[in-house]
Amino acid sequence: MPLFCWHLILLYISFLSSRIFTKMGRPPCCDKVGIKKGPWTPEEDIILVSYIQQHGPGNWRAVPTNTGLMRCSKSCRLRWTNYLRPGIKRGSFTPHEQGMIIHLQALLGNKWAVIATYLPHRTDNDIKNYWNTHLKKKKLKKIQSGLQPQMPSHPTTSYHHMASSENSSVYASSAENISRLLQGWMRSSPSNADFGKTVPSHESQWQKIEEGMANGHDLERMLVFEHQSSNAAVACDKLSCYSSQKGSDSSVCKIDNGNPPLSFLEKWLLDESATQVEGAMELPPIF
DNA sequence: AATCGGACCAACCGCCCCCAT
DNA sequence: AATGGGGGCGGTTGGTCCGAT
Repeated sequence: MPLFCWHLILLYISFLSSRIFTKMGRPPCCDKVGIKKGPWTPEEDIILVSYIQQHGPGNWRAVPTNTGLMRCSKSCRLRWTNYLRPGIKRGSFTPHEQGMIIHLQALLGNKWAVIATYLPHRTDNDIKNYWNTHLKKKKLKKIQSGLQPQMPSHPTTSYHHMASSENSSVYASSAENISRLLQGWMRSSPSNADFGKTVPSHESQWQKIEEGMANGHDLERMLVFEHQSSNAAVACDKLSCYSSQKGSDSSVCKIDNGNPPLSFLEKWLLDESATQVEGAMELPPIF
């Protein structure tokens, strides 16, 4: 068979495969051939962490090629954001965190990424897993037992016995050890240096919020943006500011590395009347 | 001791959004 | 303005652990 016939056949095959891909939707983010799947090894973690130490997170597409990791770029990003990233709190959820998840889920639905922004040391995956395994069942049980799916009168007390019975030992893993290695990097990194910096005045914050909302941005989106910019403190302050301008509690969101900067949220999330929080806060509708 | 079933959670999959071109 | 690609997100899966039988 002449060589050009083979070329024609190959061209036709590539044409067909492109048609198939078009029908099936977008091709996968990376070539499946030779891509390793499954649990990450400590060696892979070290390679990924040391690469990110040098280059910073981002441009995930380049990570596998530059590191030689036989992993999909998405897998690298996921491993970093959910596991290796410094500052991730692991182990059992505190009653306060449980209360926040319950209330925020009721308010926002399954917007785990948004909910995670209010729990700065927890990942969306962790929160999602926790909801699916612990909290969802309770909700279903309540519904099935014919009771109104209302919040406990006070989450702090309601979940006390459950939390105390849980093992509160701190999660210790190779990943955490790797994360500890990054402490030095955290301190020197400009993006992380924002964590704990002085927060602008309420007046200027309010001005920014007003400007943003005038430009068609809703408060939630702005807050999420702040959180995603590694600046949970500023976002929290904005929410606090927003609330105080709206006439509710004017408590200041204190920035303290030792304690979560959530004094205002704690108050309204754990407040007994938090079920009416939507009206009280006049939060914009979330779609 | 073996088996089974539920709980837990890390990781994958596929869709969607946003931004660069 | 249209389009393609990268990254983010939510849903789901599959492996492991552990207690009950």
